[in-house]
Amino acid sequence: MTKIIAPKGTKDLFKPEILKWQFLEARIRQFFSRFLFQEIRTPIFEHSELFQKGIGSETEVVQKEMYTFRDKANRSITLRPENTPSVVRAIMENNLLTEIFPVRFFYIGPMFRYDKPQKGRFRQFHQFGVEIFGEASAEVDAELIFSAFGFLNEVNIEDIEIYINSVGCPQCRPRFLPELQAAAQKQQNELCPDCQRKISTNPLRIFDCKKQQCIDISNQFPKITDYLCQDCHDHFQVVQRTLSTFEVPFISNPRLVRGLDYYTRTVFEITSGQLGAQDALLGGGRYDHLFQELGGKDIPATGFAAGIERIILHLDEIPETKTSIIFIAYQNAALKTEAIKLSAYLRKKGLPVFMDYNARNIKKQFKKSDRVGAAFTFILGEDEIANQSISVKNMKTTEQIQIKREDLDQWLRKHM
RNA sequence: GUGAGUGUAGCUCAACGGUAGAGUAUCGGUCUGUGGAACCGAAUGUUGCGGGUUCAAAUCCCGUCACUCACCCCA
Repeated sequence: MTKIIAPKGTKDLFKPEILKWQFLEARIRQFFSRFLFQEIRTPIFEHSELFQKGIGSETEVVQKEMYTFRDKANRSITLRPENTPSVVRAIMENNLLTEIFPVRFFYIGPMFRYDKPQKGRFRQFHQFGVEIFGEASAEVDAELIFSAFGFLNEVNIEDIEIYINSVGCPQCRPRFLPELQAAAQKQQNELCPDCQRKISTNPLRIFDCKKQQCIDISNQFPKITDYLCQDCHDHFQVVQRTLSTFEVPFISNPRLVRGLDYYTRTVFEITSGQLGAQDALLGGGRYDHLFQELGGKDIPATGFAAGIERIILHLDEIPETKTSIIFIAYQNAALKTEAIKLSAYLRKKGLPVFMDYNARNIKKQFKKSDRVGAAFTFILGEDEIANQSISVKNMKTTEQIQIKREDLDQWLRKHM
């Protein structure tokens, strides 16, 4: 019989790692509420069709990385590889555009992609993200980037770079793609096999290739920013101007393209040099036609998603917040019942209490008290029982006093 | 999906082809009303798994699985 271990690309979280997660999650809720974001939670799994239509059936994510299976009624179900299509679906399904205003949501939760794990990449990984609906103006895109930048600063992540670009819209992108394809076709033989394949399937992604040879060649290719229609051009200008007003440092990079099909106009990415190969901390952009794509009205939208594991890699150790624990020690087995009664009394008062039911002697109990980091050890011995009192030892100062049982509440009010 | 590196006690790691060990953690004792320290002692392993070479394999070879990193993709 072989040992059962966690599936590849998943992991268990506990102290001290979990402290970082708790810290980060608390900060996310706190920080984004300043921008009037509300939390939304959508199902972990959806009908596969949602992601095929939403993300794009030609994307790598949909083609190779989805956890898709048939349920017992033979429905095709997929564990969400990202959250944006689900949020859009939820908004349409629940008519949230008319129910809640402003329509700004954040989410935190697990996502699933069948990828080969490596640093900063897991099969079950976690993202938080925000989505803004019904706001088309360029300033909103800038505000979104400002919030992302501000959040990373808030958790003391500083060694980062912000890249932005515009990928145009259904008006101008179709004019650009043939030009790009034509240019790539001319130098086809010099491109790597992957890029050659991308020429017909997804030419924009040639810009993503990290091979120097391909980078040099594609640097000569036409740039999307030179092909933007007037509206997209103006939009991108305002985004950049507003980012400056927000005092957000950014690099305009015409090579920046994203792996999901739904993006229009503004796209952006924040990367960190500390991460190695998986350097994207966060990425997003505008997706003005996803609603329509999924069968709804035409609602402008913009958002981003951030990799929690990747952010955690940047976080320093979080010191454990100390609660004043009370450890109850008893002199011998006969006094155990008294000790249990005392523990119940204290716990009903909402105090953190610990005791050892199998203790053989006081010494062992003090050792345990020390191990759990107790602030005080309450001692019940024959003497204490006889004169209706409790001995209280301050574990830090080693000071010990005896208090009357009737004075216990007063002592607790003062010290706990 | 492709490639490289690593798999030995709970953890961190040793061991020339020749009896599997140390530190640490755990448990017990010195110490039955007082913790952190010290000292003494105990327990813990199919050396990831399977095969091969050899008188002899943790060690060499092959396969497999797992982990890590990189490609790819992305957060």
